[in-house]
Amino acid sequence: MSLRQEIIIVSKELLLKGGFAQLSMRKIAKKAGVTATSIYLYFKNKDELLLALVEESIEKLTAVLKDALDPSAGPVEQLEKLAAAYVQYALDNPQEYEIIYMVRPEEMPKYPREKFQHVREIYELIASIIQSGNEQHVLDVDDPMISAYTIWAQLHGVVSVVLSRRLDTRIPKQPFLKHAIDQIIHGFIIQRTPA
Amino acid sequence: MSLRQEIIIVSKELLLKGGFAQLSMRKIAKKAGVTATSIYLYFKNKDELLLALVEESIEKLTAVLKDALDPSAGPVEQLEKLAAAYVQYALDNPQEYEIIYMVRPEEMPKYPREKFQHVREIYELIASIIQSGNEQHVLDVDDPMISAYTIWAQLHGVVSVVLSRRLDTRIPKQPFLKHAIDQIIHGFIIQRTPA
DNA sequence: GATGTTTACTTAACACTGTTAACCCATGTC
DNA sequence: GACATGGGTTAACAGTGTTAAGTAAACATC
Repeated sequence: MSLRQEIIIVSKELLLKGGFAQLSMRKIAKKAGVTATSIYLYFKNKDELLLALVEESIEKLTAVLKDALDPSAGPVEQLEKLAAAYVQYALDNPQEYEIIYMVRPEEMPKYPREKFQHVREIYELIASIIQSGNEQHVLDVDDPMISAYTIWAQLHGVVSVVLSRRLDTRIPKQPFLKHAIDQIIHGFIIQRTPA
Repeated sequence: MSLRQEIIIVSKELLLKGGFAQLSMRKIAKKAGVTATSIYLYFKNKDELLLALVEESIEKLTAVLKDALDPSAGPVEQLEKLAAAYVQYALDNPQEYEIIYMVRPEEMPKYPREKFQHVREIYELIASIIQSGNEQHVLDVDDPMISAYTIWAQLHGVVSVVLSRRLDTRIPKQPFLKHAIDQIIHGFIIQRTPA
């Protein structure tokens, strides 16, 4: 296996184990059986290494969502399944999920947009489902892309509150998430389809 | 003015100016005309200094929200106003907003819960509005506290996506936010009041 | 008024961090 | 054999959070 790949794997392990604060170039290098400076042979700097991790996490999330896709289901059901899969991924891989939102595009030099291409794929996926909902007259949405981003943002908010332990201890996670997903999807539907 | 207060002010200035990454104990100290070690006379460590900043930001946000409160308005309208005020605060004070969600309670030693008390105040505020909506039969919500957290989480998600520049450049901020708030509040209402 | 005590701060240092420049050495090429 | 090159190293710089020890001025007590 290439050292580059080894570095990425080791970084992920350290990230999952000790959290973000514990992730240093020297520790990564040591665990990979190599010197810190060697990392710079494969990554311009720490940010670019993190970006590679982000990239992988995004790809994995994308894969999970695509897997959750069920073309035979109706648009609403598909949105529900996507949302559930999204939340599940986040809960199963908290650190991996977090790094997606940790590094921000604006701080990335040069190639931010291209690398975040996979995210756009997801948006377009959601938008296309909404669009087909429009066509089947199950939904009536002005701008599917805006709605896709809105759903996504809301989901992220809900997940983020849970992951960062900001939920009141008296409120159990699962019911909260179920309630939230319900609200996001159905609120979204009914709003634009006046009863 | 006390050095403790001076440190907090200077820290905020540096935070607003150079962002989170630029904030170091030595830089804070220098700007305050003092040595780095002096900070430790007033704060146990950097985390506790950050916590103090978080605290201040939360208080400010709480004040803004309480200001936006209009008891004469109906429950739904009140929720709309709160949401708008929340988003506005976040857009006006991005860095200050971010530090609220940057430091996480679990990583804080000892007194996390008490210090985050102000946040709970907000939740209870929202919950009480929802409750009065229930009583006026404008809303029909099972658990106002859960719904309060859900609204809050969704708002945070939407704001966070905008602040972290993750919104597609083709989508203008303001319409997106307006759309999102609309969806959060109305979706929330209609879901529990079957037409 | 000399003595001790407290308060508010500094100096020096430790163990880290990301990052760069210079070097080394085995391999393949002419 | 001379030479370049890929894949690593060592040494170092500047900066980080943090701690232990020291200092100097203000205050308290006899």
